[in-house]
Amino acid sequence: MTRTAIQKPDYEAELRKAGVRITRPRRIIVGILTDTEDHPDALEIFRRAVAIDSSISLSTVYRTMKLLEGLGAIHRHAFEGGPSRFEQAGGDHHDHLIDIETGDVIEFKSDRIEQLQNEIARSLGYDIVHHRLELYGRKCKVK
Amino acid sequence: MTRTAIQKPDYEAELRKAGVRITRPRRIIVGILTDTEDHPDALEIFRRAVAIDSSISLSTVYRTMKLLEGLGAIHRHAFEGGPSRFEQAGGDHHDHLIDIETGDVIEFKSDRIEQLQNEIARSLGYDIVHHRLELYGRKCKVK
DNA sequence: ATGCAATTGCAAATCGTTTGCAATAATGGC
DNA sequence: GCCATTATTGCAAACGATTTGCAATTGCAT
Ligand SMILES: [Mn+2]
Ligand SMILES: [Mn+2]
Ligand SMILES: [Zn+2]
Ligand SMILES: [Zn+2]
Repeated sequence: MTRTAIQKPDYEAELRKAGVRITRPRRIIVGILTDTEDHPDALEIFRRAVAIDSSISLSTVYRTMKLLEGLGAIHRHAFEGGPSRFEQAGGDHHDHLIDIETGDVIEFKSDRIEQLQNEIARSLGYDIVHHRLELYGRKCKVK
Repeated sequence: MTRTAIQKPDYEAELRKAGVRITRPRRIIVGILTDTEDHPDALEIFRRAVAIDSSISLSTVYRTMKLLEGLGAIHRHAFEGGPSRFEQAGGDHHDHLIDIETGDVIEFKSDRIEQLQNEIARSLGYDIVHHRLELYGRKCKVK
């Protein structure tokens, strides 16, 4: 779900198209986002960025995440408790199961649920703009 | 969903059972919770409480919400953007549709979705401890 | 290369929420 | 009912995540 060759986004092109400058901090941050398997938070992105260029500031990470979110290039998730976590947009839609023991995030997708959501909203007189489905659970012994 | 005669919780009994003192602030706050139709946040509960007893503090509202949440007497919702909002527990489980224009919260329930969630978690080797399903939408013209 | 606006790093501000502490009030035993 | 013991309170100060003002730096169009 996270990794599929075709949909790997060209952030630089997206930035250029948005008419913003392609700076060194931005290049580094989108680089990190591009080859990230997980759902890192701002601080984690900052850590990885500093490892590449120690002059990058946390403010810039936050500003860049907000910029990319505005462009629709990344998604922000506010999982229970912790800070916002991010992932690149462009993949197909999916929802998340969070392991409450480890914090691991597992992606899943259910067309059936998506469809039911639409039916429910519709029956209430609404169009869904976006939604959030998060399952919090722990590994069970019986498979 | 919110209002059904039988399940109106007796907070005072719950507090007593938990072995905590039944104080004036707590009595006022649970009173507010008891006859509340909506999903107020701490500040709103504080406002309503102050209208009854101006000496109540916001800290006490927060402390009491945390206490009741720990007892399982209320649920905390972290809808997008805003502060935590609360509602009494004890009713039957339901999820929420948030009107992104007005902030209105509409409750709904889908046994089908609940069941699918369980199947998904199970198939991933997990037991669901709790979950969060929020639809964000706007009123649509065609009904 | 030059100039100007966009972007940065830094520190300080913000927001919702939590916490330390001394004062107050609820409860159980008399 | 009255006390003593503690839990609870109000207040102000701390908190963690995120945002912002500002002066210094940088990208990029000319
Ligand atoms: Mn994901
Ligand atoms: Mn509800
Ligand atoms: Zn979904
Ligand atoms: Zn549900």
